[in-house]
Amino acid sequence: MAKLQISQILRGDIPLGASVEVAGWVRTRRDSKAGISFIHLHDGSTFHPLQVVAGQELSNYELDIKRLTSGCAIFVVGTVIPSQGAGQAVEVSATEVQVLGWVDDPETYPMQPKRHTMEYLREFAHLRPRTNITLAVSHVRHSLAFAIHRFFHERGFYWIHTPIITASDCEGAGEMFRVSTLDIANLPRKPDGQVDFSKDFFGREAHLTVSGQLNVETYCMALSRVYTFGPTFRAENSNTRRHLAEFWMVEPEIAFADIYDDVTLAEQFLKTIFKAVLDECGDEMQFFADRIDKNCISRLESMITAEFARMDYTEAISHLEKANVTFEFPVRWGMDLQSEHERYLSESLVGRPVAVINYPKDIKAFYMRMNDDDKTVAAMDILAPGIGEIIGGSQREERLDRLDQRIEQLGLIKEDYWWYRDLRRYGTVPHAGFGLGFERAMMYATGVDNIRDVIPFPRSPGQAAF
RNA sequence: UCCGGCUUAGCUCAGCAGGUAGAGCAGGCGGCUGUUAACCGCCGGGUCGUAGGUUCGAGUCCUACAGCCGGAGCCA
Repeated sequence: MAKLQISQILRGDIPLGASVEVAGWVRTRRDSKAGISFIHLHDGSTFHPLQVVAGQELSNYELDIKRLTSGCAIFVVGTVIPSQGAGQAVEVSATEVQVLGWVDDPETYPMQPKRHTMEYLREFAHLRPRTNITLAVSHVRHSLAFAIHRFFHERGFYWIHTPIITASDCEGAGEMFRVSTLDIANLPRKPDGQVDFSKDFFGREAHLTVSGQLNVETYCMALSRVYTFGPTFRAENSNTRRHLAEFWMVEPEIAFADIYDDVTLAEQFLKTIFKAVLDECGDEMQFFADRIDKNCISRLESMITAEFARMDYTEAISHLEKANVTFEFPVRWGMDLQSEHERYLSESLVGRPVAVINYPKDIKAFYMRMNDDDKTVAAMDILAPGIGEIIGGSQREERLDRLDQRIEQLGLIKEDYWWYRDLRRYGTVPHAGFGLGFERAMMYATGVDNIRDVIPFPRSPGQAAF
């Protein structure tokens, strides 16, 4: 392992005159006829390159250094010196350059030192980490994920590893991927012709999870403050810049809490994690501001400082009805808010993030707590300027009779939920939680407008390469 | 899944009144320079997404298909 990261040298951690060893991949090489070559080297620790100055006195100057092209891997021994040129404070004067790996056909090396389209880079998911944009995304992704864990850890939450494979058919949040070891060319059949899943690996139908919420609620009813953070799968045939078949989701669940506690938690959560990104990824965020979305920094700053507004759904509808704006989708009580409505509320009406609370029961899930009016449930969405819904959550129905009512009303099968119902039979308490799509948060933070570019290996309909 | 757009050299694109392709970057060679996605010159490189059709002739018009992109729906 190389002793130093390039970020340490550029940050000024290493005194001038110190001898160093660095290793990385060549981005560009420029030659001076005076017999000096300038190599811009990256090792992924920062997207600023280290300038390595290699002169003709090196024994392999003509043989190796003059043949370096973009993408070659090298190991360098040298001295940290002040740079004579503009563009960097320090550079490394090489006393030894070893070529670890050549690029075997420089003309067709896909990652050229120039601007590529995001679509092109997606075709080279194995090489795009070598680009500035993907490097910056990787740094922010790490920082954001770490900040999420830190936020919960510091507040006494426990990270619960809910299962990826689920045999419960009660998740009901859209199409699921089947998990099976049956021979699909020769399926076992029951007498009535149905596939006999008792012969399958788990002895019953199994799928990839669409949410860890129901599982994490069980741990909430023992550890009080818990969360999940892991991959989630949806087999929906939705081909948009906002959807993936495999994505990561964060789902905290808090006991002895109501919908207002939930909103408060969500507000603190968003502010804390985005502040961490600004604090830890200044260079990366500046890069996004320069190249991708000039508003990304100010958007996060206002998210961090503004106090979130709170508003009942019913109140939101009346604001929308009074709005001097023509909406594509007409406004009426009982409808789900469309993206245009969400943006009006947060951008035009209140000008900051707003939590909309207490939605009509008919547009929300069975597990959300029924309000006293019998028409709305204690659900909440956090709407943010520039994106719309970023978080959705609810207080959960903790009363068994009301939960059963909802299961029945929605035509669900009570027995399927036996263990979920048990939580209401044995020491039930008010509790609440919310969900955040991790990649949606990444898009919000970076301004990268296609979700496939904020995850290393995107999976979407027809796309599972790499 | 529905609607719209795009698909020309390794990459980014131009070609548009249909007559058999061009630039920049990348690559090679040479020149110049403590250079900064350097600069200057020369060179190699394309059966114009696929399959049909119209036409004397199609990258350029028509049809189908595929892939990608955007929007909608669904949602995170």
